[in-house]
Amino acid sequence: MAGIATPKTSWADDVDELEQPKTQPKTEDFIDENVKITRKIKRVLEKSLVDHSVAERATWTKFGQEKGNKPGPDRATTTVGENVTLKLSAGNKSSEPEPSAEQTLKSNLVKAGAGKVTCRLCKGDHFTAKCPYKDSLPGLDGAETPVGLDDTGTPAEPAAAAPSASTGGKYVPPSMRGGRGPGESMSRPGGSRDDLPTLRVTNISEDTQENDLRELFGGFGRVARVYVGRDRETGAGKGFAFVSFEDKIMAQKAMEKMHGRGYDNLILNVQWSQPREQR
DNA sequence: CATGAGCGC
Repeated sequence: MAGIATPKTSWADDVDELEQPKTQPKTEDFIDENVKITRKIKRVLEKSLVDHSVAERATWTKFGQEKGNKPGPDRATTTVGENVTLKLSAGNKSSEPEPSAEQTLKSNLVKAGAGKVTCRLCKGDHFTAKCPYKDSLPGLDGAETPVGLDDTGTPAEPAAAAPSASTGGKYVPPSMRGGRGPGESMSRPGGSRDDLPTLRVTNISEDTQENDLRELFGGFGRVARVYVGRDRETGAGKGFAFVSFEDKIMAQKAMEKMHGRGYDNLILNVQWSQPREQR
């Protein structure tokens, strides 16, 4: 802006030329008046910014029916509006100046995390569902209904929960269990997304897409999910991907067949992926 | 070489 050479003429000059008769000043009074006003505008513009010129208008002498009255708006005849500023906010909700008492109460419970995640079991820095003590602790603060009552408070058959605890030690997701149970063809309602048998595929070219991997691994079994690790900014692949199968057996076959295979002049490396939380 | 993202009020 500052680099632009100041033009010799401004638009106000053009106005001046347009409004001002090429001949000598006409006799008509209103034209004369227009010229005066134009020159006054020009002076104001040359002297200050526009918003200042707006303030300048308040000092102008009035004309017409208001002629003779003192400068500035007359509240009796003029409505002075206030500036309306539009604020944009996410969710189309106006920013709340003060939280309600309930919100304050709730936020205090989670205050330790300061907006972060706080485990309801051990107050750790993780989700409750990921708490390492999730399986060893009975429930939330022990206040959780242990056995015999379900979450609705109605009695439940006690035999349901007891046998599963006898598996002992580490929890193994159904899809990762070796033996196929009677209910193997479990209708996946909503999809068991976390416990899918997942392969980590590394050494893929950076332009490999999800569909490429789906094609590549689709022949071994139903591919439940494909994720390609990408750079957050550029979107370019980072050379690794996750391929989740619905059946662990198929995943293992795919791993055995595809590991060491060439793809895009690179040698694929296919391993079991580690669950994200326990790394 | 390389291990995602979202759950949470």
